Amino acid sequence: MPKPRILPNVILGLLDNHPNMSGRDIENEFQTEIGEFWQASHSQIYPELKRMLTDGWIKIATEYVDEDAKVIRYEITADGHDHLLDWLHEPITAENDALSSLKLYFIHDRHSPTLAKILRTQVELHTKKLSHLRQRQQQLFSKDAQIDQQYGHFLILTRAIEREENNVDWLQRTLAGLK
Amino acid sequence: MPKPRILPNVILGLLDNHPNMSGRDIENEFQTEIGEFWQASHSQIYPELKRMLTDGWIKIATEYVDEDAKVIRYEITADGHDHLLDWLHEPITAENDALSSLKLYFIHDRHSPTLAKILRTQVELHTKKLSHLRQRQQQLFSKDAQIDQQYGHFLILTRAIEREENNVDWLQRTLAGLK
DNA sequence: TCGTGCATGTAATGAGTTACATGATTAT
DNA sequence: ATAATCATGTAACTCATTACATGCACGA
Repeated sequence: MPKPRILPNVILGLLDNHPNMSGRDIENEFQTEIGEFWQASHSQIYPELKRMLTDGWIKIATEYVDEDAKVIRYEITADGHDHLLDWLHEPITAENDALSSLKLYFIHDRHSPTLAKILRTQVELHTKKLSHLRQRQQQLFSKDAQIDQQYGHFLILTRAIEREENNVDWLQRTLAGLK
Repeated sequence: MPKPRILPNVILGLLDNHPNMSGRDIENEFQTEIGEFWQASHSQIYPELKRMLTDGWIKIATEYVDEDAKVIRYEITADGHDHLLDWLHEPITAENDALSSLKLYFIHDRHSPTLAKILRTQVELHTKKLSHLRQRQQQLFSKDAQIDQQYGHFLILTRAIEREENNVDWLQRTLAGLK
């Protein structure tokens, strides 16, 4: 199975929220708003938009054609919307966990069950990861001599543990705050 | 300019610490130790080792050939060691900051000036990033209504800020602890 | 002897980046 | 005028992943 493509889903998410975006608009989103955790260049975006057109996930927003002849504006179709929801509902695993932030970005409603589900799954995954990291630390650095021999490794493992602690803590606080 | 290749540097770092590794050994490192933040498959590793051989950065550890005919063991050359140090000393910028953890992994000495320098640069970069994120939060979510309209976006921005706060805090504590 | 793991390798594919390219508009 | 920006597009190249492939060793 080939790796699942993410770009079309991101574009769908953007068009779902802001109809009548041009390729250029989408490119700009990638550089500002969403650029914090996802990027794409225009040489990816334009061919992707054409593929999505033929797939019927988006269509050209004709009511805006007059305005500026050279600008092509798109809007999401019902098929595209279904596809976006399917993607958002896809189960999150350790492998695709990096997509969680991206998916959250496209959920606007505070009381969305999907949003809560993503956060709960993240708690689960990162709690596991945290305990795995702590176990590694025990195995590798139970003695001071081991720390001195691999100080850099010790540092980044320590950092990873604290990062996950902070992450799990935040997730739980946020989940509690949803209700 | 083509994107700088990282894999050869990682292999050099591994061979610098453990001489006489085979391709398989390197692959295993990528799945266990270092696998937490970097990965590579054997179909990348074997061609890369050959390239590095012809480049003179590594050589075949001949004293181990008898032991097991099919296993090819490598060791780092003086040229390779120079190259590794050059890479470790390369200035860290916002663009290549993701490599910092990887570089730290290969620094074993607690009192290495390079280690301290990487941490100091990270403090600088992440302090900047943190203030940028806080500014974004001000711009986008100064009113409660804005939060309700883009709740997912609000969450991940909040998460990013807390992550960076924790990161900067850890970096400063670690730097203080070095002395 | 049959599956699994070790150890090495190549080939096909796909995704992303950089570079190349054009025409229109807008600012200096 | 001319440089920069908007807006779109294609081509070349690199990188990584998946799949394909071989031979040996070892245990059930």
